[in-house]
Amino acid sequence: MHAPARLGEPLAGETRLMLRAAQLYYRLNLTQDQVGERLGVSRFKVGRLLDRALRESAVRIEIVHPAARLVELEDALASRFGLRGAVVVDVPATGSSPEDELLARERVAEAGAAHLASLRPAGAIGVSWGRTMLELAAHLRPGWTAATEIVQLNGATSRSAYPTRAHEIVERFGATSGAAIRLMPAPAIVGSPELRDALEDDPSVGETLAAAREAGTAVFSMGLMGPESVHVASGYLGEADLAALADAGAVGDVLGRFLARDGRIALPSLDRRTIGLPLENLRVKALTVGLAAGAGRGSIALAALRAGCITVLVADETTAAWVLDHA
Amino acid sequence: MHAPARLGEPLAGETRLMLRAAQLYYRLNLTQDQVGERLGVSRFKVGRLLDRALRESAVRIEIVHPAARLVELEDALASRFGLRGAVVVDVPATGSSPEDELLARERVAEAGAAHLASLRPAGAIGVSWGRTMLELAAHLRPGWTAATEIVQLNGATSRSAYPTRAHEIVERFGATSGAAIRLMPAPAIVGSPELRDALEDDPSVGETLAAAREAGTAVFSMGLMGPESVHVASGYLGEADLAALADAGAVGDVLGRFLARDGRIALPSLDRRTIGLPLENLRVKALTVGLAAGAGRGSIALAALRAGCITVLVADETTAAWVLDHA
DNA sequence: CAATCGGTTGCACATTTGAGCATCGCGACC
DNA sequence: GGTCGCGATGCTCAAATGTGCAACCGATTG
Repeated sequence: MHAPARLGEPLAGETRLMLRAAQLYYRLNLTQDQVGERLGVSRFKVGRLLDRALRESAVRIEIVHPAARLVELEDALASRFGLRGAVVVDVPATGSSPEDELLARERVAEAGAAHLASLRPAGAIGVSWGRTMLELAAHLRPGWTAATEIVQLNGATSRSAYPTRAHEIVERFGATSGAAIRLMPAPAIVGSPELRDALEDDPSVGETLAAAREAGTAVFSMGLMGPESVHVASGYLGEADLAALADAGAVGDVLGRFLARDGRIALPSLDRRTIGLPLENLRVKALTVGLAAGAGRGSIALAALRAGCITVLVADETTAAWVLDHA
Repeated sequence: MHAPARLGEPLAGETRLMLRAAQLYYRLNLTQDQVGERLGVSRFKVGRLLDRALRESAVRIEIVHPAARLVELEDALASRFGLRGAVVVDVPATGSSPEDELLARERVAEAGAAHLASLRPAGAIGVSWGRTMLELAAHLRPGWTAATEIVQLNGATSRSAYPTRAHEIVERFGATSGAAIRLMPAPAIVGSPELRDALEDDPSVGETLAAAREAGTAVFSMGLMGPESVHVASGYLGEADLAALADAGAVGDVLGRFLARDGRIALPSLDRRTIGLPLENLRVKALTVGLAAGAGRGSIALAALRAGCITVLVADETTAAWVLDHA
């Protein structure tokens, strides 16, 4: 890197020439030939002058579009975590009020739906559930892809007054793509490993689980750990579980499986009571689209990335920036 | 001009693509082909995307070199006044203290000498005198050009204690270029038109004047109007003349001829007492290099430009900017 | 004074880019 | 339902640009 000429020094003729060339070339859009003619030098020299100007950063080329930062974050995420892609959406206000959360979820879901459609996944597609997934499903446009089957990836039958509406999600995926659907008729988390195993062995759940394993594509959202989690609202997690998870350093869940900061299962004992596709099976899929929307989702997004669960991340700007900051 | 996407709007896929393309192309210096490959579009599309980015000014190309402004001023001057060239030099401090004046003069003279040398004028070269010209002469390097003759353009024999050192200037021009020299043995301004005519008719002055008319090149500095003018110091101008000039709106002189703001001779009666090349003869020369150095020189520079006396202007940044501002 | 070396120049050639044009797809409008 | 028109796409071909190379220039040195 060459030092810029100090002010006050007689300006080397070469530098003058270089700046002149840069002006004529970049401002007036002359060709190097024309510049050369005007400046009385060969076009080769003009080319070299322009080269030098670029190398010494006498001319700066910057991308000033307001959305450029998003694209930058996308590229950074993709290369940092070896992703197949990343979509970072701009969310106007990113506070943590319920309205802001809602907005972030909507925008991320919308972008997720659009990006998913642009990938045109074929074959079987596994889906999770949750508020973001519901929103995403709502944004799917008829004919967005031609999948053969939509498979629910994890247990979802609610046992509380709060409905998971998981079937709506699967149905909308199926209806818009013309695919058959396959639900997982079981709770997300049950009381004992034995019951989990029994349910998973039952054909009703087992066949869905097998189909989930076979699916080449998975779409899921990431959940927060805490009292406002969907799993708490849906009645899968009690006070005691929550406390144990907190002790174990859990930051959130992917397909009902809670992860610690480093991406490992936070509480294996709880994991053995969780019904759905294990993360090992998620990791090997060709395409796994993970959505993280709203404040505080950075840690679970990072954990999921570290766990290797994600090939395409869809997140809001704040989350994306947080992840890159803490990676 | 396309409006940039408002933040908060879902980012049109095209725009994303455009920014991606811009990043890959401008930041990573990929070819349009490579960008197309990575983005899964044809190179034609990439070209159009980049076009759009440029047109919507999503990418900005700016010349950031500290001296860029000087070059800009040069181009603006040249095109505004139809000059053959302009040299604007950067002067660190541009106040109006004697030291700053001195510095400005030095820098402008140095730049003038360098530029003059780069033009390699041939044949006869006419020169004026003054502090700036003396400085310029001092900066001429042996062999800077191969002129045949150096001619003094206007009267210069001092009648006061303050020497004009005009002969030093001519001698240095001659010595460094190997040319013969021809002085103008007369005062710059005399008491009456009759004496002026008599002197100009005398071969000693007349032959020099004829040579001055024939010279293809002229180099001169511009002088200020006021009590600190060289003409006052040298004793050519008295109180009364000064007052009359001020009344007539004179702003400074070129070759001892005082001009009004609009470029016309300010005081014809004084002009008829002035010995040296008339401005009509200056205007038709192929190359006339005019130097304006120091605070307050803007107005005379502008007047001289308006008078059509100058084909190459050499000035400090402040003066150049002032001229363009007031043109 | 020859030799040589680093740096600069112009050139032939390959690559990259831009411009004009035919085509295609899609929606609007008869 | 036809067809008209507009915008987007990809193509060919020419222009513009970058690259490696040989020649050259000037300075330094043996």
